[in-house]
Amino acid sequence: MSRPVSLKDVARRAGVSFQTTSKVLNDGGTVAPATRIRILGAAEELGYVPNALARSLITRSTATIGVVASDMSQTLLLQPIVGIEREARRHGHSVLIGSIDREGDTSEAVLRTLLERRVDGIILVAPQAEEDERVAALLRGRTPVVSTHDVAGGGIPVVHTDQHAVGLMVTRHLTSRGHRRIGTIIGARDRHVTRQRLAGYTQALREAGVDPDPALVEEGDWDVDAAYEAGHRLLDRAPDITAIFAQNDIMAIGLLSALYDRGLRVPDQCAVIGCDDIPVAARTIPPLTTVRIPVHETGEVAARVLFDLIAERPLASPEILMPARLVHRASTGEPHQGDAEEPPAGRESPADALERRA
Amino acid sequence: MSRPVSLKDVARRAGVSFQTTSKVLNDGGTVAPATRIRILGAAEELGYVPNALARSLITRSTATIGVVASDMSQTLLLQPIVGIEREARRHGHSVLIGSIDREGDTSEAVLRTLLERRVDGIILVAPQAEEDERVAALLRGRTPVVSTHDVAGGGIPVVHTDQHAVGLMVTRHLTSRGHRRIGTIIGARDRHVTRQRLAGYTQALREAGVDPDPALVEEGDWDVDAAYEAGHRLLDRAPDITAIFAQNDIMAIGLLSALYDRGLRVPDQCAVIGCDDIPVAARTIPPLTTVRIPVHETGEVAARVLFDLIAERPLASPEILMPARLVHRASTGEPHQGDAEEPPAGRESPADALERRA
DNA sequence: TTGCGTGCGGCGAAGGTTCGCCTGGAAAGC
DNA sequence: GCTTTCCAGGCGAACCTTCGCCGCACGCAA
Repeated sequence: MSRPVSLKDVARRAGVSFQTTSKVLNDGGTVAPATRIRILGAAEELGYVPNALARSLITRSTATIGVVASDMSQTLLLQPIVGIEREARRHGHSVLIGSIDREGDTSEAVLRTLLERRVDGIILVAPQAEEDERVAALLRGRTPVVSTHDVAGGGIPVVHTDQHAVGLMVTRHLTSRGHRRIGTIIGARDRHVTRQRLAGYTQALREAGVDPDPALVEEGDWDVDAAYEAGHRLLDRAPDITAIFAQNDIMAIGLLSALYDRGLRVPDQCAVIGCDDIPVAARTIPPLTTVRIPVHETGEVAARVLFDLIAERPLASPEILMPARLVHRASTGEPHQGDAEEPPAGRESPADALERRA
Repeated sequence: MSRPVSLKDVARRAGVSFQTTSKVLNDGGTVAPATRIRILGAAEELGYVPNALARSLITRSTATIGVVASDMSQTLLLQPIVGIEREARRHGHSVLIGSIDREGDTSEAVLRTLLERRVDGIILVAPQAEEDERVAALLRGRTPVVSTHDVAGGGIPVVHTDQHAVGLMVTRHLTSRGHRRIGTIIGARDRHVTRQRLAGYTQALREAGVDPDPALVEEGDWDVDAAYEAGHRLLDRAPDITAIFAQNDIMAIGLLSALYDRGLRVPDQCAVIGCDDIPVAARTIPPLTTVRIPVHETGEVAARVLFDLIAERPLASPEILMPARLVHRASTGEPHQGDAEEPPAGRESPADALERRA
């Protein structure tokens, strides 16, 4: 492939200086209409594509934001990126992905490549890095950053959902329906989400006068098969369980399968509740009660905050909580009649409280 | 934010010319050990981060590949990107995303921004653009390109799965089990995948001596709810159906739900088969027979081909077919005993044929 | 002492832009 | 007829690198 055509090539063709060409192509100063069309014509003929690298070098802006992703294989972690991309596009920015995969680089290395490419800002979608102190250190003062998860050391604006409230909301839904022996299948132990949802679960049990029983907690590692096994273990150990909270919908699906294989009817013999409200949750058998986590929106809002930071607009708050809301379906029995998607009416639900708070 | 530290800043600190500094930092020519460590020390102290823009300007390589994505909200279209990112990372490259969303830009605009940023190559993951002749035109001769879908005009290497063979494989599985009235819920009409899988379905029916009946085809638009409705319409219209082929697993899940709501047992009263083999397919009720489409691998291979193109290595073939294979589970009855994941033994299955062919 | 090889480091140029300033000339004002 | 104004377009510099070449000084052999 030959050298791409440059401003100078266009200028030569049009018989003007390359600076004048630049003026025309970026609608700068005053240029005679005749030369203007001559230049535009030349650019068209040659198929000129401006070199964003050279431009960025001088303008100090790349119109690109970096995203640090971890665990791209997990669908749910990919969703915020979709929102980020959408919002970035609205602002005329592109998205550069750097991921910390299992086999992959350290978060440090990923951040370095993003910084080297002089992205205008960075969004962290990497729970894997939430314990890593070097991340915040490397970023400090270099470039605007927003995270969708906790970051060690703090000082970085965060956009996320109050996961403790989610655990609370879910478990209260079960206790308020009379359940006392409530099992839970949790995600990966080292994640804050896992611990916070679990803490919410524990607190809700205590509120209902139930003593949390460690025997009712099983690990499902966010995985459908692991959750299937976890469900069996849980029911082998505690056959008196009447409800199970799976920390995400994928695991809830594995759990439904396990219950089906054991011949237990949902919700009559065991209620099931999930988390996230993935699209298929509405059509599982039976349809899954769950909590809608606004993942796309989290990405969009994070990007919006980042652009505020980039434009040096003052931030309303260093932490934005995205609203979560309970979606009541058949897997916990008697959906509210009429619209099954509404949270139960009556006294204020935790969902309402959270929604208002965000 | 102040100006980031440059090579010159480091050089000044170390008391050498910036060119010498460059030599040290890129292990170039001969530099005295003493000055070398002095320079490295200065770089460390100042927190120097090289400017990839300036480097790329001169080396004519950005170590970045562009991905044109459409419909990022569809999980399945996101999966190849994960594979691409992984492979790119192995080659020390980053991934720049440009997406053509519903509300979004034209494919032309997206390609332009990627070209302006001087990506080393481009991968198209955009079935939305498969009819767009301008895409191939804009790209011609400018930069290495690989696609995971058909591209109008051709001339671009493609890495994908033979979707006609998939439709064939699925439908043969059903006809070979004695089904004659076989419905199908198809994806979006304007996609090649949809048409090809449908063509495979039709051909398999003819092979089995069954006359394809247009009344047995319903549109589900790749969506779980739309497929739920489509399932109902299909069964209202043709209650004698004994099997249904949903063009993806998401729709199959909607369909399973519709069958459940109608009180029809799967597979006894109606067999169901999906497509894609998404993770939850193994744990639906009943577990879903489907075809595994290697989406991650498609992305990885596409990236590999792109790097061949970039390195100007000769391509083995302008079209690479990724193997698909039938995964037999309970939703079509009597899974093969032992390992349910194996294709049925006996005479060569279409899956084997396809696998060998790729 | 002269000559030469070599290790070390400097220098200039180039890559493709943007930006501010300058100049030449024509039109306009007195 | 002279000065002012303004328009069109040119020029130089800067952004931060990489790369090839050159020169200096030192050490060693003749």
